[in-house]
Amino acid sequence: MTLGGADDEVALLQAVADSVRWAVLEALSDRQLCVCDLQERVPVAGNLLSYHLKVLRETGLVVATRRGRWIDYALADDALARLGQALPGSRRAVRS
Amino acid sequence: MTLGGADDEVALLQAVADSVRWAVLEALSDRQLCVCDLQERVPVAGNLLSYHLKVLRETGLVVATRRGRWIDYALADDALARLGQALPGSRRAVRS
DNA sequence: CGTACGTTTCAAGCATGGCTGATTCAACGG
DNA sequence: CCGTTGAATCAGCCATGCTTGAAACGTACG
Repeated sequence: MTLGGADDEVALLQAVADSVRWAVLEALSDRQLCVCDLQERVPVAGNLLSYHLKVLRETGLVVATRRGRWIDYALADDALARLGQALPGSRRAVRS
Repeated sequence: MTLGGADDEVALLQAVADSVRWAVLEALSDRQLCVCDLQERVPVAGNLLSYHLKVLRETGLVVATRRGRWIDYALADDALARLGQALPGSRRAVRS
C-alpha cells in the first residue's frame, strides 16, 4: 500500500526505522567514518552493513567517497533536517 | 535483528514509517477525530484502519476514548516530542 | 428484544525486505 | 603481475508484518 500523499516522508522514515541503519546514522552524526570504522560500532556482517549503507545511500541520507582502499561515509548535509520534516505534524509544529 | 541500544527509538519510528499510520498521525496532529472521521481522510478498509490504530495505541502515540457509539482518537501529548527524540542525532542536535 | 451501526478481532494469505554465503570488484603492496 | 585487503554485489532463504474477508463485540434506537 502507498496511499500517496506522503510517500517521500514515509520512505525516509522507513530508512531510519531499522536497528542497523539507525545505529549507522547515529554514529555518522558525530563524525564521518569509513566502513571499517563503522563495523566496529555496528557489529554486523560486512555484507549486511553494506546492504544497509546502500539503502541509506539511495535515500540520500548518506554520501560515500572513496579514499584509497577505503570508503568514507558521511551524513548528507540536509539529512537531519529532512528527517525532522518527514515526521507527521512537523509542518504544523514548525509553523509553516 | 535488534542490535540493542536504541530499540525504543527504532520501534517508535517503525510505527510512523507506514503510509496509513503516517496519514493517521498527520490527521490527528490537527485535531482529535473519531474513527469514522479518520476513515474519510485515510481511505482504507475499516478493518485495516483498526489494525493500524492498534499499532499506534500500543506504541503509546495515540490514545482512544469511547464516546457513545464512536471512539475518538487523539495524539498522545508527548507523541511529537517522543518522535523527535527518536531520530538519530537528536541527542546531539538538541544539545543534551 | 431485535436490528443497525461503529469498531474491533480473528484466521488466514501474501509480499516485502532483512539476512546469509559465495562471488566480484577496486585499490594497493610486494 | 599476483596476492591481499576493503567493500559491494548477487541469488536465495526466511520471517515479519501488512492485507483481506468474515465474524464478534458494544452501544444506541425503534
